[in-house]
This record gives sequence, C-alpha cells and structure tokens, in this order.
Amino acid sequence: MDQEARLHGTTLAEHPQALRLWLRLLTCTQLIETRVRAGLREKFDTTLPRFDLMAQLQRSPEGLRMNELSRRMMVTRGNITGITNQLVSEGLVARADEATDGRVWRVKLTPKGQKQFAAMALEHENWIVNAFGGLSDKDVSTLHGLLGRVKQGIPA
Amino acid sequence: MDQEARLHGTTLAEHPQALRLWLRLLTCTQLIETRVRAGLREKFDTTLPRFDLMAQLQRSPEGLRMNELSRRMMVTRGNITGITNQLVSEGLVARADEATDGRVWRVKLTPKGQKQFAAMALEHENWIVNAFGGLSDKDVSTLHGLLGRVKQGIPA
DNA sequence: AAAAACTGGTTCAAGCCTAAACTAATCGCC
DNA sequence: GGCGATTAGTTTAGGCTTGAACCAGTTTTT
Repeated sequence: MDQEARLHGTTLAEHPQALRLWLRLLTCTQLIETRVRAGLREKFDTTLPRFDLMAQLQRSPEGLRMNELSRRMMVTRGNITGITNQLVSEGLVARADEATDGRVWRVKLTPKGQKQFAAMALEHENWIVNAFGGLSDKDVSTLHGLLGRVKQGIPA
Repeated sequence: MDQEARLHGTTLAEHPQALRLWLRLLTCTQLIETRVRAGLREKFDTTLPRFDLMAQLQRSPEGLRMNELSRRMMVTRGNITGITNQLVSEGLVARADEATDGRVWRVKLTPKGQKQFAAMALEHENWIVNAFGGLSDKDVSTLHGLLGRVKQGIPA
C-alpha cells in the first residue's frame, strides 16, 4: 500500500487528505473570524476590515500609502479606498499628501483613532489567545512553522 | 526565561505569538482562497460559494435542506437562498419540496449540475494539492491534527 | 382546540470585495 | 524637452455576506 502510493507519486488516493486539510483550515479561520467580527460589532460597533486597516496603521506610526495597505491586507486598492473613506469620515484616520510624489497619500491614525484602536486591540488579543486556548505553546509554535511552510510553498 | 514564561501563565509576552499565528493562518487561507477563486472564474466562469454549495450537494445525493446547507457552509440562511436561486436559474440544482414538512426544500444537483461539478472538482483538487505541495504527508497529517485541536478548542 | 413558542426559509438594507476601466502623476528613454 | 510605459489611487458594476425583520408552517403548552 505504502509502496503503491510512493510509486504513483501524487495519486488519487492521496488527494482527499489535502482536501480535508484545506476544509479544516477554512473552518478554523472562519470560526475565529466569525467570533472576532461579532466581538468587534457588539463591543465597538465596527467591522473587521476597519479594524485590520487601523491595526496596520498602528504598526506604522509614520503612516502608509494606500498601495502598501492594499498589499499588506491582501485586498484590492479599490477596497482600501472605500474603507479609508469611511474611517476618514469618522475621524479615525487621516490622509496627508506626500511631498515627494503627487499621486500618493500617506494615511495615518488620528489621535482619536489611536485611542480607539488601543481599546479594541486589547480585547482582540484576548479573543485570539482564547481561540488557541486548546494548544500548548509548543503546539502554537509547530503550527506557526508548518503554516509558514505552506505560505512559502504557494507560488507567487 | 522559560521559567518566567511558565510562572506568569498567560502573560503579555506570550500573546503576540498567538496573534502571529492568527495572522499567518489568515494569510494562508487567503492565499489559497484567492487562487481557487481565480481558477474557478477563469476556467469555469463561476464563483467559490457556488462551487462550495454544489460540493455539499454532491456529497449528499439525497439532497439537503437550505438550513443544513447553511450550517455546513457556515453562512447565513439568507445567503444560501441567494446562491441557490442563482444555481437554480442556471439549471445546476433543483428545489423539491419535502412531503413531511411544508416549510422545507430538498435541494439536489441536477444531472447537468453533477456533470459540471465533476469537471470542476478535478481541477479544484489539483489546486489544493498544489497549495500544500511544500509539505510532506507527515506534515499534512500533523497540521490536520493541530487544526483539529484548534477547532475543538473554540467554544461553541 | 387555541395560543405561544419555535423552526425553515425569504427579504431587505448595508457593507465588503473584486475585476476592470479610468484619471492623474511620475519615470525612463530618446 | 517630450512621449510612451508605469504606478497610485479612484470609480463602477456586480456578486457575496451579514444581521435583523418578516412570513409561513410546525410543535408545544395549556
């Protein structure tokens, strides 16, 4: 059996295992995401994409261009335009133009945005830590490593 | 160091590890999902939710109720209504009413739907196997197990 | 049997997200 | 300098998804 599998390389028999893994990966992501979305909505009346955008800005106090936000968040530039517009209208982030390049915006958290994000981040961290509560530190590390290999193995 | 971490239980210092894991989990899912979406669009001019719904029906030849589809796909019932409507209008699935309960639909793949799904599933499997190409069988198995623990550990 | 509670499905408004077409600024090259 | 190719960001049309309100059957309670 084992021999047969090796002989054929990627045979039909092996595939379902990858499919099952994919399904489970999707399930885990979705379970966690659903909880985070619900938490953000209930406790802070905001959404995950808004939170994610603010999180990116928080990590880059010097601000980020729309393009860079798009790359980091892995969503289209058009999408970033929309989310940013909302956050601007709520006074949580601000667009400043870049002196060196007339096309570029430099998007930053406003003080109000920083304050609000800090509160959200605290809770958010709890939700995430909680989601992985069933795993030991070692498990978390192993999982992180394996997913790193998955990420690496996906052709750009 | 190690000792300090253990002394504090879940300290601030440990949290970023869970956050990093979550981020990576999200990244992997999104990378794979983006590829599958693109493939479905380019090769079959369809979408992931449509494919997913058909996949569920394929596994249950006796048909499924809307509610059950909603549960399995982890999306709202309203969402299922919309996707089903489209697939019905394309002749890929059919609603039949359940004799025993006047509220319930029994949704099934049509022969046309079965045929189309078979073609898509073949390609889909390749994409998924490919996405995990960087992992050995053992890695896949370990990952599957760890994610199973994550899934289990998330309070219902 | 009537009322209340529940369940399956639909509808609706609002927000997310994408791909593609578009505008405007910059860069590269001659 | 000037012209084609890039690049940053926006717009638009269309599909996805949600939460909440709603309707219609079914079940439970009294």
